[in-house]
This record gives sequence, C-alpha cells and structure tokens, in this order.
Amino acid sequence: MLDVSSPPVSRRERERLARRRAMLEAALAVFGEKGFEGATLDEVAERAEFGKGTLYNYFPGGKDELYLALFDEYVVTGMETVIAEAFEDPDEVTTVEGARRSFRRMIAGLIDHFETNRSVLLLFLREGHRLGTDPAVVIRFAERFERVFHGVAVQVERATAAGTLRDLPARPVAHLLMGNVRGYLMANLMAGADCPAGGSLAPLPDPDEAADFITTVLFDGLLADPDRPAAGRA
Amino acid sequence: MLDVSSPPVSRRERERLARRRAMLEAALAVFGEKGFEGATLDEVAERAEFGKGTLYNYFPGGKDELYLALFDEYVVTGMETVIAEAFEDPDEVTTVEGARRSFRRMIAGLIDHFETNRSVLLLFLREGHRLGTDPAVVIRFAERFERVFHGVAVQVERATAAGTLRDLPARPVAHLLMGNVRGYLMANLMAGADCPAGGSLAPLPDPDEAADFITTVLFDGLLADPDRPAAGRA
DNA sequence: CCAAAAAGTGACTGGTCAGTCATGTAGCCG
DNA sequence: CGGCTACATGACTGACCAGTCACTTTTTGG
Repeated sequence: MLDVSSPPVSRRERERLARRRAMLEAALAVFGEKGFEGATLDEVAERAEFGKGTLYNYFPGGKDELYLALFDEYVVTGMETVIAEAFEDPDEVTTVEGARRSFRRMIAGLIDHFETNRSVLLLFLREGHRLGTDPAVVIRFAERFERVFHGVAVQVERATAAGTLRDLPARPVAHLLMGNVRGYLMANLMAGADCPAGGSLAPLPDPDEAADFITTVLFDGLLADPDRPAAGRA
Repeated sequence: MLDVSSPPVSRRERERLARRRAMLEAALAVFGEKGFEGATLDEVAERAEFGKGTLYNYFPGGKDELYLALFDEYVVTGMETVIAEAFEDPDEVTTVEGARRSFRRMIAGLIDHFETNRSVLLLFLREGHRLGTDPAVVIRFAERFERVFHGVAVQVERATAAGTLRDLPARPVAHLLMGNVRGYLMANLMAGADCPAGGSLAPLPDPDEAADFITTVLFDGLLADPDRPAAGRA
C-alpha cells in the first residue's frame, strides 16, 4: 500500500484525486444542509475553493453526477463497510446467539455510522427525493440499494440455512432489517428539531438502546410470551 | 348532514370549498408527479383550470402552504382513517389473536390505501424531502406525524396493558410498526421502476402477502422456534 | 528558458418560476 | 339600471442558478 518509492499512481493522479475528494466533501456538506434542489453548484465550488468550471472538469455530468457520486462513495460504501464488519466471522450466524449478535452489531453499526455522519444520514434519508420523477434516476438508486440489500440478504440466507432464523424469504427480511434502522434514524432526526408538539418525538434517544430494541423486537417478536423471555433488555 | 333546506354554509361558502378542493386535487397530482421542487404553481393552476393569482387567494402562503395542506388533508387524514377503522372494536386488542388481527388490519389497510393512491404515497414517502433545511417545516411535519403515531401508540399501550403484547415502550413500537409499512411501500415503489439490476427489487409484490409477512415477523420474531409456529403464513 | 498542452476560472447566458398587481368581470344591493 | 364589492386573472418582475466558454495560470517537455 505504501507508494512512496514507486507510486502506483503519479503525483498528478494523486493530486487530481485529492481535489476530487475535496469537491465531494464540500458537496456533501452543501447537499446535506440544503438538499439536492436547494444546493447550488456555486456554493459547492466556493466551499471547495475551486472555480465552478473546475467542478465541471471533474464531474462533467454536473449536479446529478456529483450527487450520485456522493451517494455511492459515502452512503453506499459506508453501509457496505459496516455490514461487512458486522459479519466478519462467517460462522457466527450459524448459532442462535451468534446470529443475534451479528445482526445486532450490524444494526448498531449502521446507527452509529449515520449518527456520527449527519450529512451522510441526510443524503441517505433523502435518497427518495426524486422517486417517481425520472425513471433513470430511480433505477440508478435502486441498483445501489440492491447491492447493499443483497449483502444483508446473503447473511439472512446463511442464518436461515443453518436453522437459526425462521424459514422466511431472505430479501424481504433484509429489507425489513434495513427499513427499521432507517425508520429509527428518521424518527430520531425529526426529534432533533425541538418540537413543541406534546412529548418528544425521540423514541429512544440512545443509539445503543435503539439497537437493542430493534434487535429484540425483530428476533423475539412483539407478542407476550412468558416461556421465552427476551434475551436483550426488556 | 343534509344541508339542502337550511344550509349551514352559504352557497358562496360551498363553492369556495369546492374550488379549494379542485385546487388541492390538481396540486396532489402535480406534486405527486414532480415532487415539491419540481412542481410549479403554473402547472397546478392550469390543471385546476384557475388563474395562478386565484391559487394565492386560496393559499396565501403559496407553495409551502399548498403542500402542507395536501399533506394534512390526504396523507395524515388518510392514515388516521385507516387506523381508526382497524381498531374500531376497542376490546379486540385485549386478546392475543385479536391484537394480531387488529394490527394486521392496520398494516394491510395502510398498504392498500397507499397502493391505491399513488400520488398520496409519493407525498408520504417524500415527506422528508426538506429534513434539515428549514426547522420550522421539520417541526410542522413532526407535529402531523406525532398525531398519527400517537393514535397507534395508544393501541399498543392498551394491548400491552392487557398483557397481549410484551412490555415494551409504546412509542418506539408504534414507530416500528409504521416504519415497516413505509419501508415496504418504498421498496415496492422502487421495484415498480423496472430495474435491470439482478433480480427484481420487489420483495413481496402482493400487498396481502406483505401484510402477513410484516405482521408475522413483528409478532412472532425472526428466530427459529419450533415450539411456536407462526400463526400466519410461513 | 520557452512554447505548447493541460488545467483552472468566473462572468455571462438562457431559462425557469414564485409571487405580485393592475385590470377585468360577475354578482348584488339600492 | 348603475355603481359597488369581491373575486378571478395572467402578464410581468426580480431573483436565482445550471451550465458554458473565452481567457488566465500552471505544468510539462524539449
């Protein structure tokens, strides 16, 4: 990995990548704050300390390309990393407690990842901003998510095959897992805006509790059942 | 309710309401197709067959007010109606099977409602489009959702008090229930765009199966447990 | 050190659209 | 009927911004 003596990429190339990175970081901040429609390329260029024209040298597709690159390189990559780490030991999901531990790690990891990267979270939550507008855009987003869901579905399938999970279709289960994380994050975000409406919207402000809650419900179910106490917290 | 002989509102008033309704309906179609940013008031006015100025007579707050009114009168009201119908018999949730039936009815009702009102669904899914942009807007959305969640949380609380559900905090459970419906709808919508990526994204294209799936997982949990077979389908 | 190539730049353009307001019109009352 | 109120209207304005391109600066290679 060290490229001091014989760089696999030229200095030129490295600098180019560094500039690209700087632009993406500025774009992340701006898109995170203003949303896709609200963000202006002028502001992205200014924050990145480049001319607007330069932005187009790096992202000829303009705003769309910038946004999609951001989505790929921050949201999707981030999730894939967390998921890969959660299932590092491939045999863990073959026992009931191991499966619970692995999936809980995934859930907690995702929550933690997005909680500590607010801009990335906003990008993630708004990914549906153009649903129904441009089919091509919907498809590109769908492809990205497909990859992530697939990674989860594979683990669900392995656990199911090992008999640790009930025999349910893997893809819907994967969707359900991810959907619950997403739902928690959104609720928490809305609660962040100090809301005058009745009680706080924050259902479970502590990420760790939230991960326990989600894991417990999804693994043990909602029904009262004295014969099978929740393994996690009540 | 009949107001033929002695109208509680004048003809003037009724016509005014009818015009308002027509505008909202046009707005629903346009916002649903184009999203908040993509929609133009010119198009809304044209579809409603009114001048743009007239729109401002009815919604002085402009685009924002129109959108929020739409959200209130279609999304929120629709969900509240479905929820109220699902829990019509207040005693049903006090038995295990009754609770399952009630919540399943709610889930199926919500899915059905949004599947048959695509524009309303899009409005619902995009409600987060401005999260993080304008705190005032976030708060107004949060208030609306709070009302809906509260309705669900009340039922969860009653079921928990009756001992049919495990002793978990009601609000997070309500969020989780609603989040799962939302997640299913979004996945299904993305699958609607015929996606070249691998298999179809549609996890469970049939709404009824989806309702069974969600109910089963949430009530019985994911863990394999030969002692307690799922009451619904496998 | 210079010329040519590569990369950076931001003023400019063309188009869009939210919101306004001067004008038009329909109904109502005296 | 005539004038008055209330509402409808859409051309207009000002702001905004994605994307362009003629020009400047930097780098490279001879």
